[in-house]
Amino acid sequence: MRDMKKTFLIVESPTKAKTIGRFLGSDFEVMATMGHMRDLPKSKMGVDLDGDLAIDYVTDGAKKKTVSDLVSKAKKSDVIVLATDPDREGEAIAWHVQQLLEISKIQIPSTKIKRAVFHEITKTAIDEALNNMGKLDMNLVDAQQARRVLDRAVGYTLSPVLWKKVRRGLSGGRVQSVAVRLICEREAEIGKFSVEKYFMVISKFSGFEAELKSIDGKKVLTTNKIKLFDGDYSFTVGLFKTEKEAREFVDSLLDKFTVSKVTEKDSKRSPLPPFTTSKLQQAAFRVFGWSGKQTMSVAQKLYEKGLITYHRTDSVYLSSKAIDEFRNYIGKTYGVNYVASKVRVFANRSKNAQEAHEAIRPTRAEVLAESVGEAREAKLYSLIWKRAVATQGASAVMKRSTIELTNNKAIFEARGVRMIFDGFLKISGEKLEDVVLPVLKVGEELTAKKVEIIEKETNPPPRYTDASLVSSLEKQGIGRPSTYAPIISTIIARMYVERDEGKFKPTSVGMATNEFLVKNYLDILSLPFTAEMEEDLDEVAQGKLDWKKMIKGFWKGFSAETKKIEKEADRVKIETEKTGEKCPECKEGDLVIREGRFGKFISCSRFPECKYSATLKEKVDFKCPECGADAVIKRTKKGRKFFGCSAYPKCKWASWKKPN
DNA sequence: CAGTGAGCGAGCTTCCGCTTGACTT
Repeated sequence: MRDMKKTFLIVESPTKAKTIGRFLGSDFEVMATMGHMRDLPKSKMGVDLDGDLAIDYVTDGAKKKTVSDLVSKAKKSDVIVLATDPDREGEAIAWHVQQLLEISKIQIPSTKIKRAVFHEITKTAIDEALNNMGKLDMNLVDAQQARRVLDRAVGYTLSPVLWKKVRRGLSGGRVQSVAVRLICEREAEIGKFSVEKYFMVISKFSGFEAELKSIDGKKVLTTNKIKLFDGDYSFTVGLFKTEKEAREFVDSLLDKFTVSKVTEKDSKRSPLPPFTTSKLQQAAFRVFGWSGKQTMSVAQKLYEKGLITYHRTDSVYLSSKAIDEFRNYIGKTYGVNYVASKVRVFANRSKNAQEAHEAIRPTRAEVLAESVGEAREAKLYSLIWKRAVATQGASAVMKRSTIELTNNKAIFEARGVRMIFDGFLKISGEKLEDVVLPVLKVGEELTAKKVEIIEKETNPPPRYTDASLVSSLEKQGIGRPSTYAPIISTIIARMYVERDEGKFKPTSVGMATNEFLVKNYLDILSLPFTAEMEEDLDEVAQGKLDWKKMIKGFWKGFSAETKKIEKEADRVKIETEKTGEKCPECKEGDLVIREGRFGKFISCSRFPECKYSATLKEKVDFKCPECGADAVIKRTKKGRKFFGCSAYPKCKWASWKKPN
């Protein structure tokens, strides 16, 4: 047998390793790093911030086996190809691999360690990458080190300040503290918003209805805009503030409405871009009510089964192979007129997209959701499939019509819509109901069957949901596809915020912490902080700025600020809510609700003089299925809610889900 | 899973981003 040169290819994801292994011959060995192989130590800062910025990288216990695997495989190889993701983190992972090999004294000349970069997992893309190998980009690696060190410095400095000034065990960081701030700011904006009633007028005719638009040229509905912390918010206000005003108007109407204008025009609708991680999480939340965590775990399964491309991505890019396949599929299945006349390409909008991967799409268009066995996987697959394939569908064409009716200086309007050609909507499965208006001529007179007054009110800005929080963070360039779901888990686990019917509300600890951080660390808590950091990192990546200079510049101000705050800032008082009852023990204090390590509990306002405490029983609408006592909501140490029995410890019933 | 809060002051908590399991909590 001929002695072949053995090439060792290193990627990040094991699924990717398997796929690539199938493309390449037996003279290739492919292995996955499973993400980073080394990191800063958990138990200490690990960076000499006041000195030369020397970094103490360590290999986590769980990763030791992967590292020894890496080393033994490298020993048997002639060429080592670092084929980690083509982005900042990927470059750093590759560099760490090289460092680990160097440390373990592998006898491979550095000229035989190469860097290969590909953006899609196809035989052609990989062959091309292997024919165009280069070296590690140390500027990009340094940009990653700067990012890592800055996050460590911020996190491991802020957190101890919070232990001292607010409460033990808390945490702060560039990303999570801004996420909490968004929720706190929104709560304050909702509190400031004054809800106003207004009244609308609708005339009903046979077969259609028309809404009051204007009176004597004055619009009945206007849009008000207010500035929120993370953008503008628009809401609708009506002209009639009382029912009496609306009634007086209705009474002033004449019997006859005159058709004063009829319009009809074509309108087009184009498909949305394919999913990124954030958009997938938002859609799955909207359609199925899934959390980001749930969505990602189902997507992971689909990815491992080879059904979809990688699910952690910020890119809307589709490979030309995929586009061709989608177009062929649409032509074959729905007819050539359903294929978009031109290939649709999409551009990224998010601020610091790294675009190491493709958009999330099915790997094969002909695999339909029906053939995906598991129910939840089939649901998510269907969502992904429709969105991706529909991108190459033709635009939908609709006829939009309006009828304007005049009555004593007041104008009413009816709107209709009729589908002419459903186009991509046939693929995405969206249904648009036609609203058909009767054929009327200008000058025709009509009598209303009924004129209705409808009470409405102005809507305050909405609380964040999983979906809207991730969307806001992404817009600001804060967080990454791999961290959107964990960010939410963290701020809930720290009990800064709680989910209430899918909406986030700050807790008293969350508000107190946020207030403290905004007062003392406004720069880090500001939305542009990350964007500015990214600008500096770009300069580092381009070799225009030394990463140590960048970090030193930041640390100088930040550590001085911190020293001052540690000395001068007062400890924060956490607001408590009164229950309205008196303390049964001392009979003096009021009972209040406090937030402790295990969630809310009842305590005496005179603490520490009086130490009375009791469990706060959050009642729910069903009884304990074992003993019939009230069921209550409880929390695990990690902050996850579960149902338990109010008679605990006499009855030990507990469950994650509502029993049926 | 039966505690929490303050402060005493042992020893401890904490970041973000890359990747999967191992747990059924």
